[in-house]
Amino acid sequence: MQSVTIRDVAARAGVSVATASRVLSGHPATSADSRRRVDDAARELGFRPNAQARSLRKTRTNTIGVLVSDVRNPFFAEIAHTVEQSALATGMATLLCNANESTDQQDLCLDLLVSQRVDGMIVAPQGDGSGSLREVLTLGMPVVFVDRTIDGVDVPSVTSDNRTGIADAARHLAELGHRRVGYVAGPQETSTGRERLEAYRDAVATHGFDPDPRLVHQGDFQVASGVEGAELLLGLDEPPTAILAADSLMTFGVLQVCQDRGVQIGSELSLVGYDDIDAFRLVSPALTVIAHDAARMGSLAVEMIRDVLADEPVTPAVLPTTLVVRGSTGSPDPRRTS
Amino acid sequence: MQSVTIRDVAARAGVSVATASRVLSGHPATSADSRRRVDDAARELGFRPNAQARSLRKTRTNTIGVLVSDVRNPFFAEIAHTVEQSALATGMATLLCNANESTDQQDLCLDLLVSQRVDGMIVAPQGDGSGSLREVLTLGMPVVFVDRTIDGVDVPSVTSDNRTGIADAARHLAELGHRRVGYVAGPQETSTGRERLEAYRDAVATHGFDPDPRLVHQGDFQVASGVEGAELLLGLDEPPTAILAADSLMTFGVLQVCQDRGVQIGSELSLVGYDDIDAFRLVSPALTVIAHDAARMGSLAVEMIRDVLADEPVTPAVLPTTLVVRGSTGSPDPRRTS
DNA sequence: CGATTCCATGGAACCGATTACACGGAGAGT
DNA sequence: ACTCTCCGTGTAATCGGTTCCATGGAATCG
Repeated sequence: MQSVTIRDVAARAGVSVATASRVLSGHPATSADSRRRVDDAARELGFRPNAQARSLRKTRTNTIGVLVSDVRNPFFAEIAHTVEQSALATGMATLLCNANESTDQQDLCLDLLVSQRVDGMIVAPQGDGSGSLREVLTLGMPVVFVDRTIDGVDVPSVTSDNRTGIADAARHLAELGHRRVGYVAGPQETSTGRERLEAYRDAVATHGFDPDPRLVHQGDFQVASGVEGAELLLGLDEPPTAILAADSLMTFGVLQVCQDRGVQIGSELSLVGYDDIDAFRLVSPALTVIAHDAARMGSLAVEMIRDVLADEPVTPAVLPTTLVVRGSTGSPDPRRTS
Repeated sequence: MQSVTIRDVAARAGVSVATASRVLSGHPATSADSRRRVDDAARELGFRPNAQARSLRKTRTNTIGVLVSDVRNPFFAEIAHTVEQSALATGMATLLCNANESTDQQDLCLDLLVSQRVDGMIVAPQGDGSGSLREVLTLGMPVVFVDRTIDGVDVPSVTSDNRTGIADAARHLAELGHRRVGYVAGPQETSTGRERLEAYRDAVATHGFDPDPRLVHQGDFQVASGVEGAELLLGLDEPPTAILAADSLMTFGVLQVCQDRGVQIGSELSLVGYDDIDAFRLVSPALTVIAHDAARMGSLAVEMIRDVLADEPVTPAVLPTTLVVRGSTGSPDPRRTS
């Protein structure tokens, strides 16, 4: 890993390092002659500028940090992907980190990103805004929240309209005649987990659903907790006629249990998932889902962080959710409705 | 984004920068007194070492680059996830990049990683080893290939036994009585795409499958090409009785078409997918798949790059694949077998 | 023709850490 | 008491770029 430095290039081109630097970074005050010679020398030597050295001197690294809660979650994978592509398109690099739905690991990642001196961050946060997150913000680091927010922390964000999503789904179930609707909740350390649960509780009141507290299982946005929730809900002496799950991985868990137990989705049990993932259209019956646009979220977040970095005003965005009705929801099973 | 530097810390602690540096980086030659004072000062000021400056001086960045071909592909998402977790566990940071199945973007990412002076790279490569990849290697950058390799490029790698995977699947189909087996191939710019296609061709010969060239559709490991392939194969005047798809995204595409056309999988058409993804167990019938262990691959790759960095000998690893037989494969539809 | 402007260029300072080297004081050995 | 070691500390060089400032030559203008 011997490196070619700008000094080597300057020497070969027969100019000073200052001139070499100017040519290589596109400074206008350079002669055609030295431009040619420096470019040639750089190409011949295979010169790669050292980004460390460069960003040590400039204050910008031209890199933004992206902190998602789980790359294996297709929703966040999509966000990560769009963010990277949009950033790349505007010449910025991204540093992708994974909080793994753990506040400790979130802190670790934030520390890493600060050390790397990223110009800004796009974060799907969790927790109460204490720990490293608070430090990062008091440091004056430009941050944009994506998908999730933190109460009392004033940071531009692009989120989706969780309440309406759940409300639409609940109304849909109510119209089909459901009264006992199970809910697999997301972690209450996240704004999305909280908002969706509140919306569910509102719906319970609005539509006169059975308020049995055993119908709510507290999950953590991962597959295993969906499995757990489904086991508990289906194991009740009077199981729900419909289940609503608060994210895609937990929906996977519920599906898995239904398949193992041979529960017929759509007829025996109605199921509404969150996030519209390819796979949900392929199971049969296809899943009714609350869809939101991850790609749009990602690209909006990049625009937003660019505006923040350019000191331009930003307005938080709340993207709409749509209920996509497919075969997994139907009238309650008459054998089960009491 | 005003920064607290080590000079500020030293001043507050009443010591020189050298002492401060020594304390903060755990150098043994420090007195208990200055240790306490520097630690206190650093904490009070919220000091964050500038990784740029540090790695400019040391030659190591303590960061490895990870270049996968598509984060949205669950297989690579899993690899990215494990790699990040294993690296983090050993105190190394990761820079995750996405080649998006494009050689140009791969070059862009490699350039970025070199500029960032990562200590080493874990790469799922594509192409013929020209372009930036060649430069990176001649630079002496430690590289480990994961999942894919490049012919004639001698780099330690952890891959899976693609040939056996396809061979097992083909034998399974042959035993069920299939003779017209469609194949949706991966891009021939990747070793996995090539190996799997060759293995399919071998199987055609071995089992006496119909060698009709129209049974092979050249895809690119993305959903859309799976859709395309399925449309073409199912549109043949004499469609295949079974289809084998060379990766999970293309398998999704095939599934989608079957669902749209109302083709009954398992009875009307047998389908074997690649990669064992949660979703494939949930479609009905559950998919017969060629499974390989992405998590193991990721953690092995990290071990391997660590060995390379420590100048220890490494032996390439080839992980086994297993055929997981589920409901999507069955005897050929008698109406279709001529 | 002399004065002024403009521009390409080189020298040197600088970003924020690490570290080689020198130094001074304390403790050990004779 | 004198030397030798050892240890903690400070000064300054260094990593590889960028950029301020001064300079000299050419072009422009009155």
